[in-house]
Amino acid sequence: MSKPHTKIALIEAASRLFRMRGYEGISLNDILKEVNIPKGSLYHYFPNGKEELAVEAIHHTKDIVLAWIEESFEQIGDPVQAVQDHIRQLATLLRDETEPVGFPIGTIAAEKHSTNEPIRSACQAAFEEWRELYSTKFFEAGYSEKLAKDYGVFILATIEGGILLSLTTKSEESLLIIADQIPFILSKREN
Amino acid sequence: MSKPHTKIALIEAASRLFRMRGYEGISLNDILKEVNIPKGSLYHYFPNGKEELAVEAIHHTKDIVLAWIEESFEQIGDPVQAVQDHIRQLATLLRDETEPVGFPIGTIAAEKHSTNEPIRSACQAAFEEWRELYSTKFFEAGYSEKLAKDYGVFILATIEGGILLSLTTKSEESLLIIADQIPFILSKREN
DNA sequence: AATTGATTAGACCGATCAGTCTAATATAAT
DNA sequence: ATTATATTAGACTGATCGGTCTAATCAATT
Repeated sequence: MSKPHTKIALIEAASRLFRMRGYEGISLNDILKEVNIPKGSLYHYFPNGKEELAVEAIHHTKDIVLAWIEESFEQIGDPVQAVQDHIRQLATLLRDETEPVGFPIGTIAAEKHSTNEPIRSACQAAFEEWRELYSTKFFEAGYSEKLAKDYGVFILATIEGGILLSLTTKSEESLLIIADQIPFILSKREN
Repeated sequence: MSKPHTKIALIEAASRLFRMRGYEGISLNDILKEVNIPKGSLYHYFPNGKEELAVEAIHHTKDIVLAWIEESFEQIGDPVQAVQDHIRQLATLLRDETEPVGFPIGTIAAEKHSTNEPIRSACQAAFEEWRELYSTKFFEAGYSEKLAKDYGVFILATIEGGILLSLTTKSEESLLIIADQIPFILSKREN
């Protein structure tokens, strides 16, 4: 029946490569070489070429990160501590060899937000899902709806920026400092 | 004597274009067309080509942003309010037509941190100078040295992430939410 | 005026890009 | 077995990339 193993392999490779070097930094040949597949197959599964593959890769990356955030919240009840733990994990996983985190959606979002609407939209959807997960967890823990939403945005922004700083400085320090600050910052006030 | 007006124009155009579309998203011809200058002039002033121009453009962008942050701190004494004001200004200037802020250093940093050391290093220097300015202002306002440093990192990360979110969602909302949160977050504690 | 170096000018180069095309081959359905 | 469809295969294309090169021209000095 369905053995689109090739398609899945392409999406996974694209997800990983785009995460590390962005959209313009990775060529279709880079991806094909990684999966050892001819160009005909790529255009068979993705008739719209690089853009279509990128959109699916972004969805895939979004799902990976979403499940990974979920995991932190499931293992640690308190959402503040869960976020803190999650950032610390991120710091150590940034340069992981098997499944490097890279800048999950950030590089592509930064590159293409103004020039490729389908990609921008896919990145926006990813950010919104992540933010919504944070917000939901804070709301469930008793934070007001407004505060839960705002904290979601704040956490997401801080993490994205922290990743960028850590990658650029080649050091975990920025993310670890941010993790340390988290409990002082996410207080359960009302406004 | 010295009339490298051409060189300055190249740096300014490169700074603006790289800010908007990143390193790989802008070709040398894009820059030359913008300044209306032949390729020979570019390679006369920048023998090492695109990379060298990019490094100088990053320095230029760094200086612009640095002066602009300074301005906020000079106009508003309280550093917390200065940061808040500065983020709100940023929100409105993001898509400015004459001097668009774009993602000042972020896109290039995200793209090239792992593949081009001179560019990565220039981006790191920019981030560090901005962070140091924030930290200095907080320290001068009576925050402990450690807290001032950590707040500098935190503010910088949050702003970078906030820009990315606002650009991707094509909305000022993320940055404005972050600005609203700032006064609750930057308390003058000791640790 | 002559000389010299700085700058402008843009044609040109090889490499690489995303994407196209045709044919071969594998797989499934009848 | 035959047909039809899905998939593989990779040579090829036109465009564009960063970068090179040589010649023309401008500006300053003598």
